[in-house]
Amino acid sequence: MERGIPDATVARLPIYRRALLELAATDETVSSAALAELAGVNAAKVRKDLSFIGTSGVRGVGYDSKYLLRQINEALGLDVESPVVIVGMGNLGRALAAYGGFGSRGFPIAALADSSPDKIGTTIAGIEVRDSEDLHDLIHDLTIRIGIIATPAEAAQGVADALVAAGVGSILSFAATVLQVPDSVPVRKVDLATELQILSYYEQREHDDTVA
Amino acid sequence: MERGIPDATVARLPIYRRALLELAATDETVSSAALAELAGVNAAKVRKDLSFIGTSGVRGVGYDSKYLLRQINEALGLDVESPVVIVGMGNLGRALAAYGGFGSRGFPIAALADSSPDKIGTTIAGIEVRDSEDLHDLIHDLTIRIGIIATPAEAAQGVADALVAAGVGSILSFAATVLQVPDSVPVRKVDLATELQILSYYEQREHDDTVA
DNA sequence: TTGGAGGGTCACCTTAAGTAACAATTCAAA
DNA sequence: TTTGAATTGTTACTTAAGGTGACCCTCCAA
Repeated sequence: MERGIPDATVARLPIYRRALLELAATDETVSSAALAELAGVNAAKVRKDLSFIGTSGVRGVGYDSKYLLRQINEALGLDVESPVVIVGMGNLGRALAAYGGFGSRGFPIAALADSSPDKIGTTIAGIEVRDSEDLHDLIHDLTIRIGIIATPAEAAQGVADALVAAGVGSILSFAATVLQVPDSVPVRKVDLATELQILSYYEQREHDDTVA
Repeated sequence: MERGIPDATVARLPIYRRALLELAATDETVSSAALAELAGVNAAKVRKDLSFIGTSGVRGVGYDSKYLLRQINEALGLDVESPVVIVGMGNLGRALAAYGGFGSRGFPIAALADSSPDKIGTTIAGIEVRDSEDLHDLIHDLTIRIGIIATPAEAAQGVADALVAAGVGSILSFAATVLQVPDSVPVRKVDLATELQILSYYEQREHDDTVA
């Protein structure tokens, strides 16, 4: 690992980035204190975080907002587009396909796939649904780098295996199951049911706080 | 805090739960080793986690699968239903409303809301879209405990304020912004763009690993 | 009665992350 | 030209949280 940016920092960079997107339009420079305010963190933490992506601030002045924005983009690898494929065209998959947020943020949807003959060949959000069997070719031909899994839990591992075999670089999974993949392929899991269950716990605990 | 289950443990309970849902159908008892295998963690960790919700295992035997499942449900507060409201009927909000996963998992969608006159009064997934202005009454009348924010970032803080004022117990936010809420209201944030950006970083780093 | 299986728990280890403080640097104003 | 206010980069400290393994105790079956 020649570039060890701490996980916690990586997770915060997108937050700074978003703040900068607004600031950069009006403010030439920005201080760590201002960024901290917007991101809801400590100013020292901001400076430390930013030092990991190369120091670009000027003492007594602050950071050049536009330059800092470019720096963050580069650190996150956002200077090139990363086409994605969404596998699984159930309710959630179709929703993600229709959700415009991906393309506009540098992650264009290059392909959709499903295993059901009912769905293969149909068009969703202007894109034809392909057979999951063809994943390997799709990923190669379209140089897809990120696979998004929106299948039921039972099918998820199989899809993950296929994605990895086809050479995808990373995986975002909405399936409610633990995926087994090589260490070289980072996986982020987003499970709505799990999120709600965690909330449920904390909320319930709050109510039990009769006396503390 | 009379009930201090560590955050890391709370986050794993839903995973054990899912594994148990399958196991409980066939296996009378289950060992910590078996659960560990399914959850992709260490057996000692499983035992430690489960000890936080009250010890129910039998040495030399294992855990009674059905009883353990009930125990986890109770710990997470899943023994009662928690109706939710989804605010923001854009692409994502509509998708969440149509996604059947909530109701079947104990989080029925009790209401939908939006601020646009174009959408108020329309029906989505069989539910009428109400005016966001009426949030307070809605939440009271339907005893809604969880608010889901699916609005653009700009509107999110306002909605969060309204939810808190109406007495919602916790919030799940899909908006790409940092929300300011009282400590007593737990918030979980799910930001798809952020997830992809984090993936983008790790994938890019992997590629840079020319020599290490 | 004995041995294997498996849970409960303690104590340690490890490591990561947050925080604060301070020296260095810049700009602007006097 | 000098001074002071602003603001960064970085070090060292503090703190906490979580993971891991080991050991003892219990149970069941042969």
